[in-house]
Formats: sequence, C-alpha cells, structure tokens
Amino acid sequence: MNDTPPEQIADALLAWFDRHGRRDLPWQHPRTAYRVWIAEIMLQQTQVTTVVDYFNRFMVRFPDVETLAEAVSDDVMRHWAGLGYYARARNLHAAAQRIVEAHAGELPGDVETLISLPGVGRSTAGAIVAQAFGRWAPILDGNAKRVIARLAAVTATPGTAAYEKPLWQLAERYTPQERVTDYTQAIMDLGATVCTRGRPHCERCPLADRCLAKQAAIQNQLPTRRQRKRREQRETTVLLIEDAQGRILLEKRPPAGIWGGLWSLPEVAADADVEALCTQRYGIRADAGLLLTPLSHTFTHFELTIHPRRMQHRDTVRIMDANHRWFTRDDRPGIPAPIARLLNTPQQSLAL
DNA sequence: GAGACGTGGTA
DNA sequence: TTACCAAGTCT
Repeated sequence: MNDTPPEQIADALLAWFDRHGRRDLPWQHPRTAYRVWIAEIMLQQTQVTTVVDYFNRFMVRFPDVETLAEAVSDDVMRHWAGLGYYARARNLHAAAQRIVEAHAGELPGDVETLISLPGVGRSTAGAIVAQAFGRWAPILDGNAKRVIARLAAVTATPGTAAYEKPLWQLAERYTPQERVTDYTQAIMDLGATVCTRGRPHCERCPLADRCLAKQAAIQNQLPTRRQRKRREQRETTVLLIEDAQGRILLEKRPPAGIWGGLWSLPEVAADADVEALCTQRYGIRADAGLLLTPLSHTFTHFELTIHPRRMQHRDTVRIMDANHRWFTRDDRPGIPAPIARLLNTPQQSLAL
C-alpha cells in the first residue's frame, strides 16, 4: 500500500494538469452532459484520436438527446460504422429513448441511475458524474488503472477481482472533493501521455517520487500481462451482387453477434448452391459467381477469411426477404470496415 | 468468472 | 507477420 497521503497525490496531479492536461477535446466545449455521455461511450476501448471525427459527425446529426431518441436505428448505426463494438450504438439509442421517456430528456446525474442505462457501467457512470456534473465520483478507465496499479504496485492479474477491487478502492481514496472534473481528466491524461503502457516517461511524471512500481523498478512490468489465447480461424463466403442500375444488394445482420445491426454483403454457407439460392431468395438468375480475391480480417478472438463471389444477372429483381435491400455505392447504410474496403476496391484488382 | 464484442496503431 | 492493446459492458 502506498502511504503517501491521498491529497498529496491529487495536488501533484492537479498541478501537472494545469500545465500539461488536455483542455481542447471536442466534448469539453461545450461540456454538456449529453456530449460527455456520447463521448464516454465512444471512448470505451477506443483511442481519442479515433473518436474525435466520429464525435463531431455524430453531434452534427444528433445534437441532442431528443434527436437521437427519435432517429431510426439505421441512421444511428451509419454514424457508428467503422468505430467498432456496435452494441455501444444500439445501447446508446435505447438509452436515449429511455432518457426522454423516463427522465424528461435530462441525463441522470448520479452513478446509480446512470448505471441502469444500457451501455453505461461503473467506469462510464463515474466519468459522466465527475466530468459533466462536477460531482464527486471515482473513475477507473484503462489509463487510471495503469497509473494506480503502478503508483500502488498492484501486481494482481488484470481482469480478476484481486486486481479490480483494490484499484476501485484506491481510485476512491485518491479522488479529491475539490476539482473532481480536473482531477479525473488529469489521471486519464497522465496515463495517456506519460504513464504509458510500453515505456512510461517517469522523468516527466509528477508522481514519480511516490510511485511504488518505480521504486521497485517494475514500472515496465505493470500492469501484468494477461495470458494470450489462441485465435480461431473462420471462413465465410459473401455475395457481391450488382443490379442493372449498379446498385448493391446488402443484408441486415441480426442484432446479436459480430457486426450486429450493421448491413453487410449477403453471407452464404461455403458449400451453398449459390445459383439456386439466388433464384429462390432474390429472384435472380445468376451464374456460379466469379471468385474474387479473399480478404482476411483479424478480430480480437478470431481471424475471418472472407471469400467474396461476384454474381452476374440480368433478370428483374424481386427480393423476397425483408432483411435484404439494394443500395447505391454512394448512399449506403452502416457497413463494417472490411466490407467497406472491399466495396471501395476497384473490381479489376479483386478478380482472381 | 470468462468470453464476446471492432478497429486501427504500434512494436 | 504476429501479438497486444486503447476513456468497458454485457451475458
């Protein structure tokens, strides 16, 4: 246990923040509860530089909670496409509707009520309370975890209770009553810019003198690594079907599972009789399909090899399935990033 | 408690 | 090339 008085930690962090903290992030100007909420959801497992453009586009289209609540799902998903973790967007939309219906369109200002919203956990709730409402609440994002784990030399394995529990305790202990907004921003900024994962810049750290990990020269080893797991290999076949007007047939994916709620190219079993299937489901007479260059995409838990087949047809189109629609290349719904790359690639360079 | 859930950057 | 990871939450 680090026996440095917690107020000294907070003071050192705040003094550092006044000189080096980030004060120009889009969701800080203006710092409304709605904007902070959207930003915190986007920032889950996602770096600031990735989020900024998405956040700005999202705010133009959905400037307030009512606009978001009233939007159709496809529109919300379209603005999230490419950001990943699409359950966040589905939860965000559902939460907006609940905020309008159950909270008179005002974001709750306490941790307990915030956590009851879909997509808001303990860490995000704390961030919203501290950053949007300026009220006392501990936060514990990946940055704060790393800073505190080193400061107090917490050597337990990330993801276990033996790691999470003491970290939350310490987060509460260090969070000051005054300047909570700045303090929470400060500990995240320190983690992002100084107390970085690979080689922390201890020479620039205001807490270096009080850091137990540095004293034990184990700052590079903390937080400890999780044991890696083998990545599964998967294969899938998708159909790239264009109609006479140059429109593309897309398929809405089910809400659960990978790319849930997004639109993608129709997926078929590797051994499917594609000609029969196209006739049945889309009313298209198609040939066996031209095999295109396979495309590999690495997910966290598996590697997916996509085998695109370009189908040709001349017949009148009649889709029998509500989950399939034609879209132009310029006016598409939200589609996954690898599929977007596939559609953006010139066809000549795709053919095998 | 462990696994699912995306993407782009970095070493 | 491969592995790991970033402002986590849900099941």
